[in-house]
Amino acid sequence: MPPKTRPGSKTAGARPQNIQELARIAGVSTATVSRALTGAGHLSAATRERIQKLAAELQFKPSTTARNLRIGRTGAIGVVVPLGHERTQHLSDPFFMTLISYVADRLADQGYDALLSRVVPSDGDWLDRIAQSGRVDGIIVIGQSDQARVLDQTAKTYRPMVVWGSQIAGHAYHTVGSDNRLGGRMATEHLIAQGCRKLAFFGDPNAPEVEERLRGFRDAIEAAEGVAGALLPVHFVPQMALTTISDYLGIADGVDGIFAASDIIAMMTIQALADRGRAVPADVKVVGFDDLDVARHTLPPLTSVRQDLDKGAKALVDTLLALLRDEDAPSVLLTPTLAPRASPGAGAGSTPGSCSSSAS
Amino acid sequence: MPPKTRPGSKTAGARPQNIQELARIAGVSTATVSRALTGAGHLSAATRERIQKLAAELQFKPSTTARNLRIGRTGAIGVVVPLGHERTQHLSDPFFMTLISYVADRLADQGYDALLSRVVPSDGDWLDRIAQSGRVDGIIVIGQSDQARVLDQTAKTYRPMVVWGSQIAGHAYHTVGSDNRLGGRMATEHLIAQGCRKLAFFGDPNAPEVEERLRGFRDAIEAAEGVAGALLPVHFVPQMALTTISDYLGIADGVDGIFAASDIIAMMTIQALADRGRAVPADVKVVGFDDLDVARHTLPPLTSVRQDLDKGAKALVDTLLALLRDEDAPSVLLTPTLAPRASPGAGAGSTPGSCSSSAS
DNA sequence: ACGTTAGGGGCAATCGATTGCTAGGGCGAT
DNA sequence: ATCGCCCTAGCAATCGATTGCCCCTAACGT
Repeated sequence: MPPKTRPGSKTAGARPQNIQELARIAGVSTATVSRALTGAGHLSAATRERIQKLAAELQFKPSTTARNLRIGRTGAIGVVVPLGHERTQHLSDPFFMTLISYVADRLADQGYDALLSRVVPSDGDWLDRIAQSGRVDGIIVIGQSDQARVLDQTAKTYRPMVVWGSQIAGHAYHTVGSDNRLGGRMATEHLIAQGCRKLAFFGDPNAPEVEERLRGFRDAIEAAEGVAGALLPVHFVPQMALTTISDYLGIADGVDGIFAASDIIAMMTIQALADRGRAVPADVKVVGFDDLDVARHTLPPLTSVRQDLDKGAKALVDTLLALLRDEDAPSVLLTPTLAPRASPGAGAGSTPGSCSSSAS
Repeated sequence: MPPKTRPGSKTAGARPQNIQELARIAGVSTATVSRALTGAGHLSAATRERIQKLAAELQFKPSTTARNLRIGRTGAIGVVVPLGHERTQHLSDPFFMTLISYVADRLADQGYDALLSRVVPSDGDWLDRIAQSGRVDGIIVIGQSDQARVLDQTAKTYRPMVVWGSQIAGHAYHTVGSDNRLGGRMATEHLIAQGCRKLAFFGDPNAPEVEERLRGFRDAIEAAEGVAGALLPVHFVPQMALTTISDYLGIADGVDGIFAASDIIAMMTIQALADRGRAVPADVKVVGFDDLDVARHTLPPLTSVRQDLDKGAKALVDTLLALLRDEDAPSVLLTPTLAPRASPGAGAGSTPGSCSSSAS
């Protein structure tokens, strides 16, 4: 039995199911139709246009599957999230999930499917396995976690791969990410501009991104006069972080400005401060990083360093496509912006425009 | 020029690229290999086993693309998130995103790709367009939002579709979702068991799921003695919700137990209570719904009704596959559980086991 | 007016797996 | 011992689009 054809072809002749029917209707060969629709090969402009218009009218869409088979690609891109490090076990990080949804949109625009997978890295070749599976044409890795070495290893033999995150010196793979150092500097300068003099950085510098943010933090402090800064290594697991933060605040009561390496850490900082009866932003000012949706619902609303995820997703996909075409593509560094709200003082009323206008 | 073959075939004969090479190595025809690997057709057990072992040794994976072409399927499932209703504009809801990642995993297990798309419903046939695009074999809709009518419309002509959410009487499409009524009842009974007598429900009953939770809330109140309950319609947009909640708490100061229709609402409730100097759980007890990761990081940690998302994802995919096989599949109702933590009083120390053991 | 050339467009092979039909071999039944 | 049946496995067509190669026609040059 031949495979069943798509159902619902009432009017014979309308809605061509394949390139052949369209060719018959147009009175040309399948080759001509193919060339007209793909844009490749030499074809008179008149014919090309006529066929394209016909295809549009009849709502004809050539089979992606057949095309992929002939072209020798799979049409799928692996979108991989390594859940190593100290991150929570599941894909709940709203930041990454938002990014993923944008990436999926961009891939769909380009005719690619997304093969989404969470990976809990157990051995060193989980990525190789995906690369060699033959199921994907390329890989987008969302976050390096603590797997930078594995990524680098795979990148040596597998080109079509792009990673979201900081570029690490000496590592060969292509990255797209925010300028974390600049973001860190912006956040810190904002705190200083609000009058803070004794600053603290909350975050785990083992993660490359956080390390960069810390560097920006130090940059800003060195550039300022009479400002001191301290580092509190905070784990990503919120449970542990809260304890660490609370303990720290008990000792370091001179701190008047805190730059948290993520919004989650910032939220917990605000909680811990409230717990100890210290007001935000009156006593202590807080700035976060990522500008998640949740950041707007703290009390007071959190000022945070925003990354443009839509742009980031576009860069990820564009870079990957370039690699697939065997072109060279530079790693991309996005410029973050500051989303000012009430947590560091400034304007007590948060800018309402920035709340509704764009991504989290 | 023929399409380039996959690179890296050093040893000629090792790593067969297609079924033909494997057939040559095995000394049989491609038909036999195909039958051996797919399990279909009559074949001696000896031959089948021999070929399967050989394929495993040589790490041979048949081309999904070619298979899809021949079979007449696309190999992709649309995973669609309608962002209508009052939900925030972007895919930041950690609950849905976690569910999606599980769904993607399950689909991958079955050899399907996910075609993830966020949809901001503008017209009434956005879903039809996806269904008729020819790019997907089936659709999984994550959340009904306010699009129940559109879903029902599409379901009339398009069978392979499963929706996460409550089953709505009279609507034809298949659903998988938690027993929201039971969950609402459990949450409310828990509050009552903790001694609450004047209860409030915070949530927007226009969403079908929330309506069910409200029903469970009322069930529990009717079953108890001397307990009063009130409804406060709260929008999903957190900004507005906070105001609504805060205002309400200013008036209804007799309330000693609150069941929030989502964890986000619960978080804001806790904030608003803290704002007004009322202690949780001493003065007012709070229970949420969803058991998101964030729920654990409130102060005090939030008790919440948990839905098993891994099981839910499995049910979604299994149901869809059944529909694709033209089998009938019942809608699935999952039983929620209560994740007890400190917010309603009970054990002050939250059960640490429940924090690390399973999904958010 | 005839030869030449450029280029539009068709023929047919091809991508890799699936499957209806059929040839052939082994074994039991008469 | 011979016939016939059943099971195994191969042949070849097929899914739908792409593309190298070549034919044919129209336009241009002399």
